[in-house]
Amino acid sequence: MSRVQEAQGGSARRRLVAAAQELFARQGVGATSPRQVMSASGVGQGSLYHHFPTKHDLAMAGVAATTADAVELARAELRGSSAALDRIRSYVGRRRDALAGCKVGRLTSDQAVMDDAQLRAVVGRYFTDLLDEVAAAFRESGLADAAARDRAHAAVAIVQGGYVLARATGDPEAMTAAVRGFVGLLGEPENASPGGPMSSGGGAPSATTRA
Amino acid sequence: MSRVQEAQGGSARRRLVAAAQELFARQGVGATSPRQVMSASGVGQGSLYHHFPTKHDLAMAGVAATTADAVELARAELRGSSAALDRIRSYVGRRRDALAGCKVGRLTSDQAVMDDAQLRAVVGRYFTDLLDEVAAAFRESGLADAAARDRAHAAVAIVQGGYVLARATGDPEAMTAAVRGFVGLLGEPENASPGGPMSSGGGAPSATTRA
DNA sequence: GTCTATACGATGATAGAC
DNA sequence: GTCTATCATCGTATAGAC
Repeated sequence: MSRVQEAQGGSARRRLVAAAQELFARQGVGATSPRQVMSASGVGQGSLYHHFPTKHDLAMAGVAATTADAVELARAELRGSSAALDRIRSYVGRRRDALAGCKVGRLTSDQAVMDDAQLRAVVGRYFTDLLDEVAAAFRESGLADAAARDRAHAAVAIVQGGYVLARATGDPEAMTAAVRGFVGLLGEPENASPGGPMSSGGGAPSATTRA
Repeated sequence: MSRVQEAQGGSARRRLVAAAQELFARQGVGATSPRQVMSASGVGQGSLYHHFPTKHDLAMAGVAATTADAVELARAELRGSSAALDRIRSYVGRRRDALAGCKVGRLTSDQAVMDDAQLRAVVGRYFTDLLDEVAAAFRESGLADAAARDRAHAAVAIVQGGYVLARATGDPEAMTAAVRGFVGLLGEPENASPGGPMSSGGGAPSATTRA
């Protein structure tokens, strides 16, 4: 690839990947055909197969780009300078497009992804990285390692399960309810900060604080 | 349909539905073709299209049967005579085939399901019914209505998210870790029973009780 | 690198005999 | 009710010219 083409943005390739990411997020990988990606991106069929000889190649590029974006975002939230528990609340309570589903978590029930060892590995890596980040924050908050890991799993599961509930019921509030239910439990012992943060996230009045 | 055929079990129809349920659980609805259902069930193509003129009809029958089974099982656990919190712990901690994913929850990211209003409604109904059951148990345990609903959302989200984590990481323990993390929080205030129940479920040593 | 043309199996059915 | 054709379309490419 020449320097000139690189400077032009390798625009065909980039547009293909961007289109793939969008379509994968909306329909999943298995339900998205190379043809759809091609016409959504505006490039021709010849270009598509020049850059990505097989659907697997296209899927890898799209999925890897999406997980890279997502992990970067999560790290930014979980590695702040505020109190560890606040960062966790901020991550869990972040505003999300609940009805769209998690771009990464969805892939977990996508046959085309799970049947492909490399794709599965990319998705798996995202979640192990994320769990490590959340567990580190819980340890920082004072929990022992095993407890921190369990609670990190719970926190990430709440988000993923919140997506499922929201999509199933057609109501984005299902996700925020799940998050409130969890965050309320986190803060319930005496060690919670009185005002209650959930800074950047959905700072909704917590129904669980008053049982 | 004659009484005799009914007595014989309408065997073609039943076998088709059973095969559809199995395939949907393993591959999802979108990734399952009528042809696959046909050959898995052993009936001929003529019979398939006689009983289920379209794929939508077949999908409705399979999905409705699966949600009916699942809601019945959940109700049995959540309406016992033991303490309400114990029933909830029992439901959440139930042994599940984590790597297989939730037969119902998975459908939430199945394009073929979400694009079909009737299928979506069946899946939605399952979750609203389930949330109602869990919320009732939380109310029974002494929570006010809003708090009970939030916590019910959290409990169901933990299970659904646990499936996602297990499948993503390829490790069934990811689900039990999420459950431990959540159940530990439920029992952490002074009102927990000392011995710790989680009767039928995974009564694993709770790492979160000792922070 | 990009284009047009072509190939071939699978999908979701329909037609009509038995 | 069940069976054996048959079909139009899509999905996933490959071939070869420009």
